[in-house]
Amino acid sequence: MQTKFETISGKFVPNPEALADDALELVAARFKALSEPTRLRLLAALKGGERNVTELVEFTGTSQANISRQLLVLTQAGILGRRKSGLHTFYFVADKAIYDLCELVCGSVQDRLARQNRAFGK
Amino acid sequence: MQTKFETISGKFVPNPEALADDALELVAARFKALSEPTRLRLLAALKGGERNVTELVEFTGTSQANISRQLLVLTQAGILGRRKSGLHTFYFVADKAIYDLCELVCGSVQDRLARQNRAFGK
DNA sequence: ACCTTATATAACTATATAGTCATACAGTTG
DNA sequence: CAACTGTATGACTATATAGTTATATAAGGT
Repeated sequence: MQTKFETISGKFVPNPEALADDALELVAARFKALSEPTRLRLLAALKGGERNVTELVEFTGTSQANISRQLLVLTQAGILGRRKSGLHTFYFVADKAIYDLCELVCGSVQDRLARQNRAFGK
Repeated sequence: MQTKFETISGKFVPNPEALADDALELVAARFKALSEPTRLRLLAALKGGERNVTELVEFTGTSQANISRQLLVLTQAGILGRRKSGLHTFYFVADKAIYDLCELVCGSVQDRLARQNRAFGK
């Protein structure tokens, strides 16, 4: 699959500089890591600082196995970091920009709901 | 699945106000819409203004059927809008905040690559 | 009316992954 | 070391969905 850009002539040609397919894949992967409610719940739980797995399990209400797997996903995506201490593993947010992202999306979602409500005369 | 928050006592309790599960679902859905390279390519193509389906097919290099489907996904997510004119359907970005999101993520991705390179002494 | 072009959609395949259960592994305590 | 606790992981199921092929629909041109 080849990304192309339009020239002045109006024809599409291979894009020489921006948005290499690799970059798109990375950006898509980052969004994908944020595309599950359970993982967003984990990020919400970690907003106040690091937590161990047991605390996160209690917070989210799903199984420990599942939480460990979702924490792995977020860690491999570079969003979380971890620190081991004895029996415990503490997870923390390594990429604070995540919260800016979430707030932007919250704004978009609210705008959209507002638009829909207006459209229904509410 | 129940979202809970910590109190001063240190115990998790049902969260009375923020981050209703519905909201999390909506935010997750928005991220999910952005989690595919093909859809990001479409957004890149639409940055300069509206385009019809044929142009977008040429730009992305995948099948027309697939493009129509991905455009539908983005439209239903509230990210794109559409306008029909004769034989053509023009798609355009309805939620400009999308580009802020993408730039934030690009920054995060670059930071992360930089960190990795440093870790490898590069 | 017929042909062509632009777009949408149905049916299908292949793949990815969230969640579960059971189990392994690693550190801690007695 | 034996028993326990906290975390990770393998195997599995169920579901979602990207992409394909073929076809339908709809608007224009002749």
